[in-house]
Amino acid sequence: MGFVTRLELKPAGVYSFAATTRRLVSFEKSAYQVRDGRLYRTLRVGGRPIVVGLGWRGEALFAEVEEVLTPAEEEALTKTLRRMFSLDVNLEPFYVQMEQVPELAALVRERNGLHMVLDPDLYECLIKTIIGQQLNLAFAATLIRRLIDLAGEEVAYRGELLPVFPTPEQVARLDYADLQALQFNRRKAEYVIDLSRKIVDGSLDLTSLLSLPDEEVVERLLPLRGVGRWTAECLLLFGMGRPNLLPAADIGLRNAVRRVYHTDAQPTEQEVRQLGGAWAPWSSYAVFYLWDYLSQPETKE
DNA sequence: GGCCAGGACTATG
DNA sequence: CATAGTCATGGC
Repeated sequence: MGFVTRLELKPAGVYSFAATTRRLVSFEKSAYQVRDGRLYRTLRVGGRPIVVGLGWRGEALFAEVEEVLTPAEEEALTKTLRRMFSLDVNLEPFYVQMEQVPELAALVRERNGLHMVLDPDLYECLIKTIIGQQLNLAFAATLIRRLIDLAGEEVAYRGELLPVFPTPEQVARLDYADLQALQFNRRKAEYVIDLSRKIVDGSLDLTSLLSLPDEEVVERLLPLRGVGRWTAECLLLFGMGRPNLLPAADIGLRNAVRRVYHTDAQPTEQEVRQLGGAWAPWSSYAVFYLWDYLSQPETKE
């Protein structure tokens, strides 16, 4: 205790912390926890796990860490949090554009200030996305939590132990049967462990993807067993925060489009791609708002 | 109780 | 190429 590091991070434009974090506790119950009305999540800074308390005060994201951080660690944490909470994304041009899309204008307006929350790193994003393939979100969250409890470590915080998302090394040490015991299917157990082992032995370097354009990232990822186009697009969306992704085959997106555009049948991937043409260069945010609409159709501010 | 979940792989025409 | 079957289980 004793020493506390406090950070105040101002957003680039209109920002609703309430709308942005509303979905975290239910969808990401594996990672975010609420204590006393405050949001907490464990993160690695310079390899060591810490607990970050998050809130909104005045016009800024307020982060608090009960640790002594070096200046370099503090800078790294600041950078991570700005990226995770999309604090540098100014949505004004998106909002202006969506006013011209009749089907989306109202639901976008209702979600004023809603930002994407990214995963802290590409590995966590990749593993969570693979686990989520084809499963309903609730069950996916259960499996993710079980993986964290099995493979990850814990960090002590105010008298309790909080789970930390495992490193590739920690997952690489598991056997397929360990994950099957958690009710992963056999193939998914292989994907998760094999990809972790590739990262450990150096044959897969996710950070090298950061500098590549979207399509090249997809091309590099597709040969990996367990990674299809949808998974690669999710990594671009929730790992990197790329602004113009359209995972048109996504079942949730297609359901949302069906509701919002009032098509009688579920639209095909091609039809979604066609409708989504009007969303560029903000497709990622249009998709994200549609996903949010799907899970909370009558959200009010 | 059947069918679908914010898919991907594999085997078969 | 194109399609069907498979996977584990929760929720509706």
